[in-house]
Amino acid sequence: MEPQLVRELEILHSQVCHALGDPKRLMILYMLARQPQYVNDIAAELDLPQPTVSRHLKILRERSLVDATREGASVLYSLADERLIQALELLRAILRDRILAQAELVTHAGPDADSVDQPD
Amino acid sequence: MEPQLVRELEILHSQVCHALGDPKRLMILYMLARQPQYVNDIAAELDLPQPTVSRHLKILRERSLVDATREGASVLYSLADERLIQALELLRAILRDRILAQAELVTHAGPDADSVDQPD
DNA sequence: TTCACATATTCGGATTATCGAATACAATTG
DNA sequence: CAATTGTATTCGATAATCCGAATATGTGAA
Repeated sequence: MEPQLVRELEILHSQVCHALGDPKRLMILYMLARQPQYVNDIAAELDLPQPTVSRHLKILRERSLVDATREGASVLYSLADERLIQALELLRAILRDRILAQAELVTHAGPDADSVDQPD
Repeated sequence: MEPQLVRELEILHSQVCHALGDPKRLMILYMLARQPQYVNDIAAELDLPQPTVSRHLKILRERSLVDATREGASVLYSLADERLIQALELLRAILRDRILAQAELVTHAGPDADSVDQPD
């Protein structure tokens, strides 16, 4: 593999993918995709302590995945790039199809004596 | 935020996004996007110990992001869903535009006495 | 300046991820 | 069966991540 692509993927990971590696950050991004929000509103909506939200926002901000604009004493955060949500929607579609495919397997093959079928 | 979407994003994270949270896994996925590969070939190409590659492949396999088919003593791995690369390409585009925008800032504003400009 | 509110940061501590080395397992050959 | 090749797993140590609590910073109003 070309060292050039290797380096680029390392940057892609540290600058973008790594930021998606936390469920709370995913939720924050989805919230901001709907409309810009203030820190306290995000914290209230997701039922998280404000410092936790600020820490996650910092990580997203440092990678330019969200924009922050001060409005008086508050700071309004917004999604920096719509394509971020497009990418996440692609991943959601993959997940959905995967779950559907597994459900088909169960439906068509049917539970038999050998395959245990206990939920969780 | 609806508990339903919250739950779905948690699954999206644990099943997909989390798997993208390692640079070596990104490289493996990009290698497999070009063509299916055997474990040892991946290890050689990325200059990684074989157990390390197997461990990462297991993580990808458990999430159905790659397919594994045994061929004699070898196991051929392939990308399970092209949309995974589509999503990564979207993220790469975001990263590229972000870097370009920052370069523009430097070019147009020009380095001045206040803004230090040391590489790395 | 002092207060009140909104946001950001720091600091342990607990959890989790990753690694290399050694080893175990699987498949083919003789 | 033993030997060889390819792949998978286990193990202990290191390192990274995340959290809550406390605290610091920033802004506007009185």
